[in-house]
Amino acid sequence: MKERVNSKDVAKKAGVSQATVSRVINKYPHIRDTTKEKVLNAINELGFTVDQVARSLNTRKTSTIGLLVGDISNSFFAETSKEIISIARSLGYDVMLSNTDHQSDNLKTSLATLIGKRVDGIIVGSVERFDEQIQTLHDSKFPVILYNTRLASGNCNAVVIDNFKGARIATEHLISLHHKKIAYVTLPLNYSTLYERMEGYKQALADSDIPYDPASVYIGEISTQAIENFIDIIMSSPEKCTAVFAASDQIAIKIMEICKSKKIKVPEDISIIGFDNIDLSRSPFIDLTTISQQHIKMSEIAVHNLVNMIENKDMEEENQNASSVLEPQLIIRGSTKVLDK
Amino acid sequence: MKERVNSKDVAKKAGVSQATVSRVINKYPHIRDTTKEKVLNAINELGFTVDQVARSLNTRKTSTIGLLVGDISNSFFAETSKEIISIARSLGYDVMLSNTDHQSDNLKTSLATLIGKRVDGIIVGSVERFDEQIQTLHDSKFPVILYNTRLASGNCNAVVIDNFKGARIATEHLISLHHKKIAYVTLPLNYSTLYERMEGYKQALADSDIPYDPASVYIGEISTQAIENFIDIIMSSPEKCTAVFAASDQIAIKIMEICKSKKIKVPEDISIIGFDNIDLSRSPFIDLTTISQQHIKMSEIAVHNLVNMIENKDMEEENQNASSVLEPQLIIRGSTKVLDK
DNA sequence: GTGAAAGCGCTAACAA
DNA sequence: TTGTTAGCGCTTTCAC
Repeated sequence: MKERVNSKDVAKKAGVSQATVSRVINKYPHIRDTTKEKVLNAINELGFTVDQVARSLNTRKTSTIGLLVGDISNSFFAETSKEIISIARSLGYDVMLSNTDHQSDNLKTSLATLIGKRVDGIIVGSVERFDEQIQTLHDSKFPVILYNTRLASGNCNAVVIDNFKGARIATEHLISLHHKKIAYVTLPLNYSTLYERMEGYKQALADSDIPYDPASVYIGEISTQAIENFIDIIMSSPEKCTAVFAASDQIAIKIMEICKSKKIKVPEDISIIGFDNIDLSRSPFIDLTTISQQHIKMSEIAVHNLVNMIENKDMEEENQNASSVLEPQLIIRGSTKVLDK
Repeated sequence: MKERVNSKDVAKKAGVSQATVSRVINKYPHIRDTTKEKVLNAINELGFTVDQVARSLNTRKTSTIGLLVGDISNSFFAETSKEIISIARSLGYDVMLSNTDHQSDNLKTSLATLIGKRVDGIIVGSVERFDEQIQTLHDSKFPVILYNTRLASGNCNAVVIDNFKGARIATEHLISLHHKKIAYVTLPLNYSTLYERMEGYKQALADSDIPYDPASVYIGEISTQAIENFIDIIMSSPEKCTAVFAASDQIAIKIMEICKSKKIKVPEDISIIGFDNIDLSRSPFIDLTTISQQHIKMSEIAVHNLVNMIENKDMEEENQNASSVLEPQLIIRGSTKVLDK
């Protein structure tokens, strides 16, 4: 095992004090050029690199942020994580990533280890509406920022799009195509995102005097079996549905797959609209009409705001306004069409 | 700013020494039950959690591993990262994730910061064949393990599938369907993975006495424009290609999209086979015949081997054999068919 | 079974 | 401009 070289070794080699080495490393302004050079040479010759662990211990700064996502293999999180990691890096932070699998327990343990490791702040991409852990964390003035979801209480900085409005726009798009019986498929409403989208769907129906029909709504886990059953029902009822609004692109694509297996043509037999605008929905094989989350921008803002909170911890004022609401945008593609009379 | 509570505070509260607190935390066997209880109570009352930074400083262990991938938004890396993070967590390690964007420079800086942060080991999912940095790292006895790619020198532990064999199997599958003119599309051969697949393709042709035709091979960046041109050429030459082998599912899907836009039917007009078996290729909209990388198993082995290297650093023997080669597997789906006479 | 003291590698006053 | 000294919060001998 080769011994690590530390700043003491460098100091000895360069014939200066350890403090001076530290000053050179940290680019202190007032150092004699010859001294600086001596130190730099010693650093090179010995192949010294600073031990960030030791540094962190007394600066109480790790230059690391924690990122908690529901499922990194889900396109939405994969795409946003990539952006978050890249921006964080450009601002001098590394990212510790945890996958919660949408389990509150995992959130809890992840949060605990991240905090134990003294990350400077945490970005969370998926929390249930009534989660208390995040609330507590935020109350303790620890830098946290949510993206994608937010808390029902609103007591934590969050970067989201207006999901209510997005869902309204999606539903209105279908209505504008003369659809009246519009099904809605969503995962359970534990997340603000899904909760608000559901509300938006209802609102749009109400605005057009279309009665809300619970039989046209599926709220639950998205298994092939369950969705198949649901499709069978809405397609066979006397007044059958002519369009489906899915709470996410992932769900929409699942529905399209099932339609394909049942020889139901999209959009001829049924129009489908999703939500998120993940990369895949743009594919000519999917070509899904959807609502853009502006997820790249969302990631960007989340990191910038978090770093701002970290670096200006004193200015309380600043921190309060780290929330943003982005505008949803309708992306019309080939999975929706005018209802034939 | 609330003050952090440390083990000294706990010691005072419990009326014991700091050393005893440490012993309790670390589950030392010989502590009087009453003492242990006092300490545990104090810990609870004060809400103490150990500062891993301080602990790391003298145990020289961070319980963190670095993960370097080419592009986390690419399904292959998203899926493997998820698995790696999950297994690492189960073994007591957190993961610091970096995205290299397939740039050697980014690899370099990521490596440097990870090492500066004193991660216990590093898993690398994408390195060029002749990369020297990884080589150097490995030579210095730092725990590194590659997955997916390996070094041309073979001087670093790696978990890969037999890419040569996989490509041979893929090509032979097409040949067994009576295809003779088989195009090959790949990114530049900087990665062992791609290099070996190319060799496998050539070998399979040679084994069946099919001449290797450079005009049927595209090696370069995968832009829509470039692939369109290439498809035009191979489909219009006197002896036109009837099948394409793509070096990755991502490329295969890109080709399928272009075929769709050109009204070229898959598999009727042309058979397409990919490589990797990413989740998407299973989709009924894609239904791509491909070679399975067993990427979940690959991730699993990579983490286990790395942790093994970390935790048994002394036993040199052990470390040498941390490489594994997995068997590729042909997954036949709907994108390939027998060539009509 | 428990405490005192030293030290991990760095930074940050305070002197000089 | 530079050196000395004292920690950061923990673990770890070495005593007792």
